[in-house]
This record gives sequence, C-alpha cells and structure tokens, in this order.
Amino acid sequence: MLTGHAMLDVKFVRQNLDFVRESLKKRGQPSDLEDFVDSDSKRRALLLEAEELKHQRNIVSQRIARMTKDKEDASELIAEMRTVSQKIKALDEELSQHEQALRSILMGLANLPHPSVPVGKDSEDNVVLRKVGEAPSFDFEPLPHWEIGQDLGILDFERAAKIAGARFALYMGQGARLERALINFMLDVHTKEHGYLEVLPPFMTNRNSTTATGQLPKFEEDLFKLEGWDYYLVPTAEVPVTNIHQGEILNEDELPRLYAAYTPCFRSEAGSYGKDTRGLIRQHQFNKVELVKFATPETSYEELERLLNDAEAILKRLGLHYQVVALCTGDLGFSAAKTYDIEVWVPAQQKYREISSCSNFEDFQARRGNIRFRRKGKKGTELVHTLNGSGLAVGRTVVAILESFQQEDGSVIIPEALRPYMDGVKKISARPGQAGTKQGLV
RNA sequence: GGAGAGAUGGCCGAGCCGGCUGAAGGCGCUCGCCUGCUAAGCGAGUGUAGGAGGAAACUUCUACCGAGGGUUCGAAUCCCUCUCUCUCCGCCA
Repeated sequence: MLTGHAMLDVKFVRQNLDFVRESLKKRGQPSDLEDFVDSDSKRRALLLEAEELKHQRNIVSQRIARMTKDKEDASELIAEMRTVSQKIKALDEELSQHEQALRSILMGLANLPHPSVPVGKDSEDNVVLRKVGEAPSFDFEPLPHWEIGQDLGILDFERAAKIAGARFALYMGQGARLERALINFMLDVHTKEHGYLEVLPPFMTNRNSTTATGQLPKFEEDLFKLEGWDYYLVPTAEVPVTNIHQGEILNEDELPRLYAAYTPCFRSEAGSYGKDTRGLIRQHQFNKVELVKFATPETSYEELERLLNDAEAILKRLGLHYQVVALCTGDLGFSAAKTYDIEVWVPAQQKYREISSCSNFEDFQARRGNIRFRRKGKKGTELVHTLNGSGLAVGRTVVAILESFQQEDGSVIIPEALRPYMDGVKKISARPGQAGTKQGLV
C-alpha cells in the first residue's frame, strides 16, 4: 500500500503530468517524471495480477474449509493453493520494490506552488508587498548588536564558544531577561488576543514525525541527530506541533485549530560557513515562538493572511520597522505552496533580514502525516491543510531591538510593550560590577 | 534495571482451543418518523486505503484488528522481533 507517505497525491500526479512538470519547472526543479510513470504503471500491473491470485486463494480456501468440515479430501486443492501462495509471495515482493521506488520519487517532488505565487528564479525575484514603520535614523554611527550586547554585558559570544563552540550564544542578566520577556510577550499576544492554544512540545522528534513535515529525507544534513537514537533535535516547533494530529481524523467543526509553541530550534547550518558568523543572526540554537494551523482547504488561504497579520502584530507593537515579501516560485521551500517572509530592518547591516516565514503547505504535510478531517454529513475523509509561521524568531527580534533602539551612550531603550515583562525596566544600560554579584541584586 | 498485563472501528468493548468476523454489543454520528419546545422514544444507515469498471450515483476485488517478519491451503486469532501503554518492585528526582 501507498498510504500516508506520498507527498503529492499519486492520483493527481498521474492525471496531471503536464501540470506537475510545469509547476516543478517554475520552482527551478524540473523533472520529466518518466521514472514516476514507469514505476506507477508497473506497480498497477503487478497489483492487478497479485490481487486476482489473492481472490482465487480466498475462494478456494473457503471451499477447503467446507470440504474439511464435510470430511472430504481436499489435499489436491491444498497442494494447488500452495503453489498459488508462492506465486503471490513472489509478486508481492516485486510489487513492494516498485512501491518503494514510487514512494521515493514522490518524496523527492516539491510541493506545487499556488497560482498566486510570483514566478521567479531566486530571492531576487521575490516581491515586496509592503513596508511598515520607519527605519530608525541615528545621529551617530549605529553599532552592530554583538558590540552593543557585549558592551552592556548581556551577550557573551566568547564564553559561549568555550562552552559549546561557534554559533552559540550566552545571554546574561538583562539579556537573558529580554529573551525571556519576548517569549512571554509573544505567547501572551497570540494566546490571549489571536486565539492560539499554547503548547509545549518535545524538543526532539522521531524519524517518522520529522519525515511527515518534510525535513526528512531531503534535508537530513540540516538537522542534529542524536547518536544511537531515533531522535532529531527540532529545527523548528513546526515539526512536533504539526505532528500533534499525525494519523488523526478531525471533525470539520474542530477546524481551524490554532497552536502557538515556544521551543528552542537546533540547526546544523551546514553549507552556511562564513555567513553571519558574528552575532545572533545565525545560531545552532535559537528560540522561536511558532504558530501552527490546521484548516479546511477552502479557508487555508484566509488563514494564511491572518497568520501573517498575527506575526506582524508583534513587530508593530515593538515598534520595529519591517517589510513583507511574497516568495517567488524559485525561492519557495520544499513543502510550501505559498510563503510570505517578514523581514525586519537591521540598522547596522542596513538590510532587511528574515524574522518570520509564514507558509501554507496545503495538503502536502497532511498527506505525509496522514492528517485528515471528516465533513459533517459526508462520507469519507479529506486531508487538512497545514500552515505555520514564526511569531517570531526571538533571537533576531533581540537583534532588531538592540540595534534599532540603541542610544549614543550605548544603552538600549526597551519598547513599551515589553516593559511589563521586564519588571518595568525602560532601558538597559551598562552598570559595571552588576552582573552576577551581590551588589547587582540591590 | 527486575516481574507481570495489555494494544481491536470516531469512542467504549467482545472475539483470541485458526475457516461467511470488516469484525457482536453499546455509545456517538447521519437521515427519516414521533412529541407544543427541550429531553426521551422508534426505524434505517454509518471504517480506511488501494485497484478494476462507470460520465456519475455506484458496483466489484484486495489489504488493514499497535508495527514488521514467520507458520498455514487459510490468521484479529498460533510463533518471533520491535514500539507504545498500564501495574508492582528497585533506583533517581
């Protein structure tokens, strides 16, 4: 059987070969699908043959049962069926080879872009939809956040390197407090105002779950794997949270379901050597509040817009300048049908950097994870649509805050919305001798 | 870590000395009837996936009783391995 682990729908691909080819080409991942057609047709031919034999076996077995009951001699039929069973076994083996081939072909095919996604080659072709707020202006040379953080004694990359290595951060004092404040702030806004249910999931997931959301098998090198265990450290809460409903059949009236989860995220960042080597932008471990939705197909694109708004709300309240970008076909992630990125302004770099990525996966993940729903009064099941988006990446939010609200004297103003989460602290400034000493507690 | 018990349909729960059991019974759900509303009651229906046929409603076949193997003409039922859950003992928080 081929249930549950395809990505695109086998039937759909079979019946829309040209469309699929065209879509994959737009993504810059062309495939002639010849191997698909080949495996698929072989598989069906073998299936037919095997099922006919099984039918025969079932009927004759019943006859044997009756004969045995009536004390008749069935040894001839039994001998006959013995060879039939052997034949079935051989066919089943051949069949499973083709099914495996077909599955791995399907697993390698990326999701089809939604018609509204701009066609393009790479990130150059992404479309900026809007810019919100204004970039802060400075009458002094703004410092990069790592310098601000180190000067304030709230970020320590040298000791982090000693403890773990490159691409790790050690937050101290008000830095650690700021990170925690942001997590709480984000969770509160999403759960109390946007209607999400807070969840705290496992930070490791097994192979099956990691495959369902699309991180495996294609992106294994991006993940941290626990040696000797079937566990992967989560690269995003998307993995454990989307798998909450793995294998379930939900009721239509339970949809949409909205979840908000804080987790640390672990990424190997293989292949990004030399990029963003300083500071908090690219870490092996970072914190994120993730928003995940399960929706019906007819509402999933409305839900995507709402998800985007929910993520933007955080930046607005913090008073950070950002832009919203629609990813083009060539820049779309493997599993996504449509993605908006939110990019926050990073003053020291004079650049917008991704701080959230909001995607509709349609039924792509649901098919792998076998997440379905039943419509009221209708027979059968349908796959749900899954969506997720960062709301937001916490470390990068710290970057934006430190750099955007830095003062000439090296202090940093805390956005008003965050102060309740910081014991009313309005500003982080350097106070020599404070960190970790008894005087600091006064 | 040691000893035991279990895993069945949306849910609960029979079957488990092998053969009309895709699976009794109950709950839930859907449709219809009945009652002034609600509740109760009565009747019918109600798993998933894949294949073949059909424009379609649908028909038919195959598979599925935690997962994967094995025995057998035939397995939810017997055997092996694994996973998970529960109980008791020990250990650690």
